[in-house]
Amino acid sequence: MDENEAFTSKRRRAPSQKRSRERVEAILEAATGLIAETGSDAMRMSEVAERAGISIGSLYQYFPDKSAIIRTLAERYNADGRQCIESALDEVRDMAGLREAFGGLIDTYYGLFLAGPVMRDIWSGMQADKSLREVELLESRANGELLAAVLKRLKPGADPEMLARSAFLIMSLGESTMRLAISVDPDEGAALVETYKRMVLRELAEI
Amino acid sequence: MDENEAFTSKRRRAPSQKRSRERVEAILEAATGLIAETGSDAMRMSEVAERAGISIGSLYQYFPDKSAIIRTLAERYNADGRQCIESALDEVRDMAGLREAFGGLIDTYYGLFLAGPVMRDIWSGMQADKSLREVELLESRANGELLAAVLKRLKPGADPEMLARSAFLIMSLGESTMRLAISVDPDEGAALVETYKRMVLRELAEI
DNA sequence: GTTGAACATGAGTAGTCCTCACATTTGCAA
DNA sequence: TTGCAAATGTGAGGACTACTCATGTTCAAC
Repeated sequence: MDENEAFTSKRRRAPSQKRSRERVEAILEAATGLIAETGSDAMRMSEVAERAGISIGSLYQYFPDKSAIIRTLAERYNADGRQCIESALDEVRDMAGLREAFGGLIDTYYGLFLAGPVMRDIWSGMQADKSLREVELLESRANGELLAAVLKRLKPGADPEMLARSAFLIMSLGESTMRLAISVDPDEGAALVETYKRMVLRELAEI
Repeated sequence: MDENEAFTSKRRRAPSQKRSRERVEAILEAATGLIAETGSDAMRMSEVAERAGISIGSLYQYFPDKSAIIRTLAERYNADGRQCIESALDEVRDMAGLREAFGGLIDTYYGLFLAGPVMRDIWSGMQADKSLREVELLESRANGELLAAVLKRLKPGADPEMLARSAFLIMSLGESTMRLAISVDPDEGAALVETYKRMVLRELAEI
């Protein structure tokens, strides 16, 4: 989850700190704009460099390859999402609270999804890249663990392994649902998210 | 759903029928082999042509681009899957029958998924290509309609639109679950599919 | 002021999908 | 059978893009 992970392996690291941080930000900002405008697939490394005001060569000093830029952005968005899940879940005290919190959580999360063209683009295309798929998998696991922790507290009798699996699947399918929802028209998308929510709430009740 | 759709728009069509059918088959077979060996991403058009025993130029007479080959393969696999769903569902007479049929269906479908390295590869990378995503969406819709038809028969009182949406989501999330399942270790994958099955059966019961 | 290491540069490399001008084959009328 | 136009096959090369590397520049420390 270290954001500098992107260049720990291959690239020169920790240069004259401040300037390099600025440059990394400039790169990410440029990439964000380009992805919002044209999609990550059509984003060209030369354009990123130009918009960030640096040369291609420098660009490759800060990120080892194109997918590292996208991965860094994905990880930032994921961190936002995780925080939103965490804060929604951590004051849950009973099943009724969980139902309410989860319902609100889905809406908030879906809102994040809808709001960010960059997030939408990255998540739609995510399966293309193995390293991005791994990021997504880890994210679902982390989110699943947050949910599982609450469930264990609320259902001390249940098989913990089963709870963990359900929680993981629920979180992972939540993201699948949102990806599906943004690829159909908005009304249907919203209805699908509601359907997912209903399904999960039923599962949570009877788990 | 016309398999020749791939070249109705751009390419010369309906040549001296027999030979061209053989060539199309040779191309698809070559592509299948290469995808199984190296993955669709690493599959090179030059390799496909070579293995099919034709030149690159000819290859492009039969398929307008690389993604058309993959799409054609995906459509074939989808047709298999749909048939399997159709035959599992069409003799369902009551809810108990549906539960049984659906349970078996998921296992069969997951078996198809596990068995074919080509299918696995194509489905993992599917999100990369917009046209493939559309194929997948249409497929989920078709499968959803098969399920919705049964549900309408069994639950004449329920809101048909809601049934349709649930059915669509169930089918779509089924594919998501299987994609997830094949990207973790086999034991966990199987357990996740079971969890999905349990969730859906509960939903079907109380819908 | 000198030096040398960190950093920046962008023309060039490698590797891909796909095209197109030309060669070959095929169907068929004379 | 033969001639010939249309259908089909060919593969070197075009166009494009992620990424590299030899060369130039900056700058901190002495």
